[in-house]
Amino acid sequence: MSQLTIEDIARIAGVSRSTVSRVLNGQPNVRPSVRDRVQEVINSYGYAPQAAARQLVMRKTRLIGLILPDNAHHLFGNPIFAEIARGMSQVCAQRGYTPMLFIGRQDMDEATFFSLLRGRHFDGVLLISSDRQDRSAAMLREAGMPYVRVGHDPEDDQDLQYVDVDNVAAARVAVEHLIALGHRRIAMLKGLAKDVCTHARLEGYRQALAAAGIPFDEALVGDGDWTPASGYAWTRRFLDLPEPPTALFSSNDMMVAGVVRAVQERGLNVPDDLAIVGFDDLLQTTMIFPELTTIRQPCVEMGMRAAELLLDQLEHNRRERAQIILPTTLIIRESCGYRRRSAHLSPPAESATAALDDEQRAS
Amino acid sequence: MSQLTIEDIARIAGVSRSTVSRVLNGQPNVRPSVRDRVQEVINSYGYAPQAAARQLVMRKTRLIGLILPDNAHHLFGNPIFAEIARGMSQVCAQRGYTPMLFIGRQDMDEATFFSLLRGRHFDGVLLISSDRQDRSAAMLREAGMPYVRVGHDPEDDQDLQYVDVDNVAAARVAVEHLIALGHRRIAMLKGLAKDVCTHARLEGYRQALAAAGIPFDEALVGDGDWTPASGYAWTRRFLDLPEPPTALFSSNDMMVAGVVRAVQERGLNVPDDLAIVGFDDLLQTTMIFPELTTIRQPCVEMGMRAAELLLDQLEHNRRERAQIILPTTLIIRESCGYRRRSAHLSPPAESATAALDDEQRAS
DNA sequence: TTGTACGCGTTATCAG
DNA sequence: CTGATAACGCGTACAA
Repeated sequence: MSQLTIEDIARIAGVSRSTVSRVLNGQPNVRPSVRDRVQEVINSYGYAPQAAARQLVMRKTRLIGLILPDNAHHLFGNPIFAEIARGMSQVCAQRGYTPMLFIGRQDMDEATFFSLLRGRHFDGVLLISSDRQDRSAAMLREAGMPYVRVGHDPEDDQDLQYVDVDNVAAARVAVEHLIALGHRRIAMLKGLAKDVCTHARLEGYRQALAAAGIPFDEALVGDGDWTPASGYAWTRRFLDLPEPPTALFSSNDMMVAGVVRAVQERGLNVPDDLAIVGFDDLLQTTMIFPELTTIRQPCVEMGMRAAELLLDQLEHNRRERAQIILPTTLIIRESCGYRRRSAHLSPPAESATAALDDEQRAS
Repeated sequence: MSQLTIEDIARIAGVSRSTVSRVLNGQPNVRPSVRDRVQEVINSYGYAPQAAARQLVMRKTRLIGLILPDNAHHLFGNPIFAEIARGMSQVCAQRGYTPMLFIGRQDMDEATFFSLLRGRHFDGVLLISSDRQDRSAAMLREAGMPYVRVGHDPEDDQDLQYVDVDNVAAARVAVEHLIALGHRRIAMLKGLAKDVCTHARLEGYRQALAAAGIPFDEALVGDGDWTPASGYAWTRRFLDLPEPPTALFSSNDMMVAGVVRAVQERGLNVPDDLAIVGFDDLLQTTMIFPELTTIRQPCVEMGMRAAELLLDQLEHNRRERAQIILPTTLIIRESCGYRRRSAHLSPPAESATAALDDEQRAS
């Protein structure tokens, strides 16, 4: 029952296997009555063509690989990633592809990974990575596997097609918001140095300060690692400074949990003693008290755009450069001390593209 | 270059393709000098056998599918799931299998999903689901696909092999802890009704109350949905009660974020005005102030055990019942008002199995 | 130790 | 509209 082949179905239905194949693939040139009979047999036996055999002759799997950096298992626990994946999945399904998240990267050596790629399990790959050290992109290229990346490294521009946000501009807007509220002593929590966006967000912070004529103070920059624990540790240090900050910009929301804890532990409060802007807009942070002002990334859309790019590449052989930068949004809540409506952040002119214009119409 | 077949490699190396195949699969009976020469050609051309062709003849993919309930996209954002997956991945990799997380379930109709299963993409499936309505397990059985489940439904005992924790006992221990601290008005936050563990945890709560002679009070049970928002809403109601609770047991940690917020908003504090025990031991909750007392599940290990069960089933054709219950741990921190060492929770006698004994030795 | 020939289950081509 | 037949790339008895 489980070993049925197309041949068996053909015999049972009293036709040739060519006809069954035609029914299976919705091809024309099958008499309706025959089609129905064959379909009935297929259904009643729960037959489905064996993928491997089909792939062998079709030279296509209609499977899309989703890949994360090898050291990024924590990403699974990151809602941002889940959102991006959701966007990808939606587009893939709509166009008849099946996305598969490749999950064993960190338990596998490079050679094995490379073989997996060359084994043509996937027609193409969606790579989610802002990790500078990650070799995934290089291996994908080496393996001749079509891919589109979410995230990119401006200093290593080998990815032909990617989707990202303008982290510099996003961070700048966040810090400008604090400056507009009158803050001058503004601390910044960085992420891990290996991640490209860490440097971009720091740059945005510097730009905002510079534009306002506020001197950059090394003592106000904390070397975070994306976790709440690092937010906690650095905030304690900041608060111990002779001239402590009155505001803080965190490179992600998760660290803010630690920041808030450190502030409360001192008997201080947010936003009066420390105004905070985060980055990511995680669902959970809605519940931080007070609600967090933060930067929202268009995650679902990044995933959708990346998938569209990839599938276009696969189906129409588009291989031209396509580097899409999507706009972020500053979500203003309570952690900076007042409320107003959300403000859209437009990406800077130099990164504007045709694709981007589409984007703005859509949003 | 990308289209090289085993035949090409053979020609280049000046041998037959049988010999290349032998080298590829590490078989004996190849002269070392020949083996080296062939290997060199393979490496220099970056050749790897095409998975589909190999699968067709081997009748095995060495791919393991990881599947979540169709409505559980939010699980990606759940660190618990990430841990379970990590355990699975580790074991799979170690035994030469590649785990693939099937990610597009909610964008796919049942028929398509069924075809995917029958297409024999995977040798077996690891299903992570405590969802009562989820049809995955039934479809897996219908498709004749070997699977092992993490989580189970005691009222629908059709899963031959599963790994789970004793949610009743775990919840009971959590509530007993509160009772031991002198609390009599203990609120409980439930999860979604569709999840089996929701009912089990409620049952544990009832048992602990009953054992202490505390009457069950419907008004103290909140219908949560696992999110912080529901924790927030219910806690406000609890605090408005004529006789508000002095302690609260939450079915997961995520909801606690909302609970803490509601408490602080009233100018009250944890643990003096409300003692809290959570469930899951998420990394993030370490940063809740004060640190959360909670129940830890052995996630990585659940994943490992499930993977072992599945691979044994595939390789040794083991199809006997194997229902493994792993012990949980009460992690005592600050949210109940005092500190002491962690206490192990042994599973109840009726669920003890040989496998379980292994477990206890291991821990 | 190495090479030859066949089959795995499917789709595509071409003849009827 | 339908049915033979030839690939697809690889593993493996079996022959050399």
